[in-house]
Amino acid sequence: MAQYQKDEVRERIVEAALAVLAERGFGGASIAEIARRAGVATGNVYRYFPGKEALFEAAVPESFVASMRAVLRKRVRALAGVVDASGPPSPAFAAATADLFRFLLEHRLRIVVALGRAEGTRWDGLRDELVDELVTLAIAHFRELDPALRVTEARRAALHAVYRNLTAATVALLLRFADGAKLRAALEDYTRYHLAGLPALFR
Amino acid sequence: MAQYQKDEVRERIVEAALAVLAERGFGGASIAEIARRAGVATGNVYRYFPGKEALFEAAVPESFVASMRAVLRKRVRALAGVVDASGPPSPAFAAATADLFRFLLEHRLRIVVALGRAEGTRWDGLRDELVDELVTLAIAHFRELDPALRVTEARRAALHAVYRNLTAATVALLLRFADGAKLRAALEDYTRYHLAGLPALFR
Amino acid sequence: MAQYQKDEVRERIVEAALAVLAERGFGGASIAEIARRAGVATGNVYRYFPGKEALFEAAVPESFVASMRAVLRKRVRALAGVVDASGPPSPAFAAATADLFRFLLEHRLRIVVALGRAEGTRWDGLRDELVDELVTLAIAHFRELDPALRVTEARRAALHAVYRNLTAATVALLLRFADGAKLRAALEDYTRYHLAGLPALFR
Amino acid sequence: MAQYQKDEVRERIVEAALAVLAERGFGGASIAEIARRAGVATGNVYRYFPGKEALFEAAVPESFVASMRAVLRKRVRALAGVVDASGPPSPAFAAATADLFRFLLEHRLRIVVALGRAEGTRWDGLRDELVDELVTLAIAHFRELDPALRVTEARRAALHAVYRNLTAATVALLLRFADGAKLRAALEDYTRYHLAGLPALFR
DNA sequence: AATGAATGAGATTTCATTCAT
DNA sequence: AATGAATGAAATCTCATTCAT
Repeated sequence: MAQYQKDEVRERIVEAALAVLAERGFGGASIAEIARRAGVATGNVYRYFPGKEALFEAAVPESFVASMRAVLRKRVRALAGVVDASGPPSPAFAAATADLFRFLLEHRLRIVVALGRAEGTRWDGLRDELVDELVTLAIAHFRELDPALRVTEARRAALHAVYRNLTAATVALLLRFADGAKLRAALEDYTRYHLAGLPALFR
Repeated sequence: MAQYQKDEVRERIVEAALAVLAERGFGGASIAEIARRAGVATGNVYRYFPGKEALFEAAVPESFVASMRAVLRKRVRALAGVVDASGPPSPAFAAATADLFRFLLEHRLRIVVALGRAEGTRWDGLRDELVDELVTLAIAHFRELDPALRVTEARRAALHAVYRNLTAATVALLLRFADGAKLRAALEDYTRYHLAGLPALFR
Repeated sequence: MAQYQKDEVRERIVEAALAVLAERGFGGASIAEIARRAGVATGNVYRYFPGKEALFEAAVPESFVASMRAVLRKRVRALAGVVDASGPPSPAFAAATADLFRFLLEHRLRIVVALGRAEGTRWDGLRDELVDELVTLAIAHFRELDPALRVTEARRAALHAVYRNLTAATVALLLRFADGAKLRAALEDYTRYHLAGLPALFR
Repeated sequence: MAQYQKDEVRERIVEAALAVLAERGFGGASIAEIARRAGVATGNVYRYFPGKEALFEAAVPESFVASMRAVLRKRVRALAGVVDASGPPSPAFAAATADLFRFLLEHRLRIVVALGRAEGTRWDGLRDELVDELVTLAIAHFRELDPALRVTEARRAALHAVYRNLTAATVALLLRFADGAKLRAALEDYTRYHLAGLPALFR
């Protein structure tokens, strides 16, 4: 065995990469800075990752994106169930909320990078793709309530902005609050805003 | 004459800079490309602007930011007046809306760059600063309605996200629609969403 | 116009590249050294050539390789006509020889690089390809003299070595002698050796 | 025991080095790949050899070069004896040929590397040095036949090319044919070519 | 004696900025 | 005032060599 634990260094590099990526984005993040923050030499990064892109993919892996997609989808479905009902939150909603929070807190920077700093990477289009899916879910839901609903190009664009902003708000608040309680409070505020606003958009 | 020519070249460079900045952002925009689109030599750019950042500031000048601030402020104030009233839009609201649209259409790219592509410049904070002002306006308004209103750190952050997103939506829709009618329709949808959501946030 | 003549610098860079390539080969030649010898900054090389490979192709262009192929082919055909005849050299032989010498002296380093230092470039296989062609020409010629001629795998390999060495000798002598007279004398010696040896190989 | 193991590891490293050097040349061979093929750690290579160049020298040691020199010298002397005689090969020639073949087959890769892949090492000049010796032998021989023989610079260079090519052909055919019979047939073809050509060069 | 992680110099390439003309 | 060639710093990546264990 060599002088250090390989896995520990790898982990340090990935953590440093996430921090720098969240701050500067992919293009602005330099391997040199990531290495410096991880406390290793520049060249050593290449013992662990074939290149900058591979390092990014290790920091935001496919599997993580799949989980994120699932958690968000579930939550939006649960939210949809809440829009029309004026009663108390359903158990499904509560469960999805709990899942979401656990996920958000566990993967703070990873989510920030995946949804907010992926320009120039393979996840470049991820946010929009995800948002499109949420938009489609939302339209389907409101069409159930009003089968005559017509969705113009402009309205779809507005809806796209709404959901893009939902993710943007999540990213912004994740960056702002490391503290779980405050993060939750802020996200609940934003969620109320969003849920109350949504039906008005379709009016 | 020389003065006239000088101004014309300066103008061409600024226009080219706006186009490239809107497309690629500050980091991705190269002086060479801006010069090429402006039809001048690279070095000549430096006769008009001390550097890349100064060129950015010329493309999005303080005075423009002040105008934008004013237009947005007026509009937000007018919007606020609409939140509680369930009646038809006030004349002030209509006027602010008209002003906003004139402004948006006249300064499309400048707004896109100022609010959406300033990352990596000292104007990076501009958007947040502007948003902070809108947030303060909003809080003042809702405090009038309920003097006992307490605004926690989390709530202020949520509000910040809300207004940041209002600007983000504007930028996104400006990029999406060159057509004034569709732009207006989409912005109206988003505005309804926003206005309906806002009171719920404070609940 | 700028401070220097663009074409002159381009020429200087290509000359420097040829010199370094002839000394170190493609892999061993560094842009920094080429730039230093050309008397320009490293980065300036990239104003003239998109990259190392493009610089190589400018130093040894397609058109040059075509000419070289033509000159060599003609010469080998003329040589073939001399093998069997014991009389004085034919006019065709004299003309091909004159052409060859003019070509060799005019393109000294370019030939050295194309035939001897092309490893890792698009002309990597050029020498062998060219040699294969010469081998085929030689076999055709000797088959005319003796239709029953059989060429085994081993014999073809030996012939390949012979012609590969003919080009290698040319390259070596070009590097050795800048002086035309000595180069000619040495190449004539080698040619006599080659022409006398060739029939013996087929015996 | 430790000594025995040490020697065994050293041997493995040298064998791996020979294989990689023959494939990629000195510049293209990386210590990491040599170590991997030898089944040892990179750093361990440096316990046995001070550096890349020393490893090369161990792979092609002075003593081996001396043997090669002797075998070649003997063979060239024997060949010389055949040039003028038109009779059957002498017993000395047959013996030298047998020795040469045994040597070639036993040291395939080492010869390939020593004579063909030494570029960029201090053995770079080895081949030329060896060739110079062969050239001197040849001149001495032809001077015996014609004491008035004058050897110009150009002629010596041509002769140098001839013998350099003799080694090059050997290397090329060694790489081409692992099969002893074909190797022998091809080398015999080349040898006939060489022996028939040599007197013509001096004419 | 052996490991292989770590280092750091050097390679190619890009681009904001300078400067001779 | 204008040109655009030239500069040089910085980025990504490779690899011979070192060194803590």
